[in-house]
Order: sequence, then C-alpha cells, then structure tokens
Amino acid sequence: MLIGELAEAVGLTSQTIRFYERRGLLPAPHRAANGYRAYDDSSVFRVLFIRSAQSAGLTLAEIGSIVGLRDHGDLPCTHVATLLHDKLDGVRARQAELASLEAELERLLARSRHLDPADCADSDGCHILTEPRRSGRGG
Amino acid sequence: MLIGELAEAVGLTSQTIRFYERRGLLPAPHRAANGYRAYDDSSVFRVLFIRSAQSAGLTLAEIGSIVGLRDHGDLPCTHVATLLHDKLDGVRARQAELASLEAELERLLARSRHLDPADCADSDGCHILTEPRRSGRGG
DNA sequence: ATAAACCCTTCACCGCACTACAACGTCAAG
DNA sequence: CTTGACGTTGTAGTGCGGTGAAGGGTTTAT
Repeated sequence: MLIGELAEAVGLTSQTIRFYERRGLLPAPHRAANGYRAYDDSSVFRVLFIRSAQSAGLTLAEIGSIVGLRDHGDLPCTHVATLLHDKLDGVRARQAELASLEAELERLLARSRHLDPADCADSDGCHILTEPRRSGRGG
Repeated sequence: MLIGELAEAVGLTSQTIRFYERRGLLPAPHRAANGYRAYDDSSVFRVLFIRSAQSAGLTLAEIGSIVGLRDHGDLPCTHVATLLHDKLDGVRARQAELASLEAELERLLARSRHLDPADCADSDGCHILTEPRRSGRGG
C-alpha cells in the first residue's frame, strides 16, 4: 500500500501521514526497493486510532505518549483514562470561561443598543468596550 | 512617561507595548532627544482600551480594525457591535462543540470503567478510544 | 521519448499573542 | 569610571496541527 493509498483510505493527505510519522505517531514503515513507503492494513487502523483520539480532544503529543507506552510494551489504558479525565477537566474549565465571555458579550451588546454613537467621538477606542470609569478597573 | 512607566501603569511589559505599536494598535509615540519613546496619560487609556477589547474576546487584528476606523476619522461603534455580535456567535458555536466533546469524553470514561485493560493487548492504540469493531463490520 | 502522476527529502510558513535574546546606546548614582 | 537599570533595534522562538513549495527520482501510459 502506497502512502497516497493509505491517505485516501483514511481521508487525509500524504503530507499528513508523513507528518504523523515524523511526530512519532506512526512507526517508520517498510520501504520498497525504490524507497517508497509500504503500508499494510494495520496502518489504516493506526491512523484511525489517531483520529479517534483527536476527536476525543487529545493533542498529537498526548496521542504520542499513548503510542509511546505501546512501543515500550506497556498497556496504555490507565494512562488514556488519566488523559481523558484531565481533558474533561480542561473542557469544563473552558466551558466556564466561555460562559462568562458569553455573558460579557451579551452585556456589551445590550449596552451598545442604548448607547449613542455620537457620544463615542471623544474616546480613544469605543465607548461600547470601555466602562464609564468611576475608579480604575481593567481586565 | 517612559515605556517602562507606561507598561507598569497598565500591568504589561515594555516589550508588549512595543509589540502593540508594531501591530498598529498604538500610534508611534513622540521621541525624546535620546530616542526614547515619550508617552502621555492618553496612552494609558489607549492601552486599557486594548485590554478591554481583548477581554471581550476580540483579537488584536480586530482591535486594530477598530483603531483603524478611528484613524480614518470614522466612528467605530457600528463596527464594534458587529464584531461583538460575530464573536458571540463564535463563542456559542464553540460552546456547542465543547458540550459535545464533554459528552464524548464522559462516554469514553464510562467505557473505560467497565473495560478490562487485559483486552487492550492486541490493539494498535487503546480500546477505550476505538469502538469495538468485530470482524468485518463496523463504522 | 515524453508527459502526467505518483513518490522522496528538507525547509519554510500559517495564525495567535506574546516572549526572549543579541548587541548596542543612555542615564543616574557611587 | 564603573555599575546597573533603563532604553533602542531586529530577529527568532513558543505551542498547535498541519500545509506548501523546492528540487529531485520513479512509474505508467502514449
């Protein structure tokens, strides 16, 4: 199986396959006499595993740590569970950030609807984004 | 006002102030005879505006487009409202993505709790992340 | 023989917001 | 006169997941 065929089979480009190889996510494949990479069906599953892990929000580095355990002969399950747990924490933290950002944007948009653009003229930026300053607070 | 004093006043570093200047977010300041940048109090408000806009989730490029309108003599309010509206859309879209990622992670973690690591041995990656595909059929 | 489509390697680049470093000039204090 | 903290410029690196081009070799079809 040539690299383009593997790429086609998994819906990626050849460049991405080589990129994963460089990153250590895919083992160096056998080479034909002409130097071409030669893959078998198991490579398809390896790439699909990478994509599954990515769709679970894992970074390539984290996925690399999973394959690394495999290469070392260890079972990665415990490590994977830890990664997923940490990732879930991170997702929830970012959800909280986005929720407060959403509230802030809604507040600013409500402001913008009852502010008169004519009052904006003297400001450095725009009065929608800067509080009518009483005592300083940024951020 | 020296650059370090401005930086101190707004809680940033001198490098960041210069970075904003290069990005066109801050106008080129007057220079003292020795070449040092000389700021006045209005620069403090300009920087604080940038930080306010950033805390509303705007990128530096977007903030630059706001200051750009100011430089051009236009009132940025309408543009700012548009940016905030689009940003809110983006935030909600990302919230939806994160919600489904959260659900997926919860599903996988539930899987991991009733999967036996011993069954993982023959896989390329880890059975927590790959659906059980029995010979031939799957999706 | 030649063109098109594939393969190879290496290197650079995208956006994002900084951050660090090199190599130098300036200024106030001791 | 030296020390140290400040200032100047330009360039490069960070993390993330690729993408693209340069410049070449191989294979297949005509």
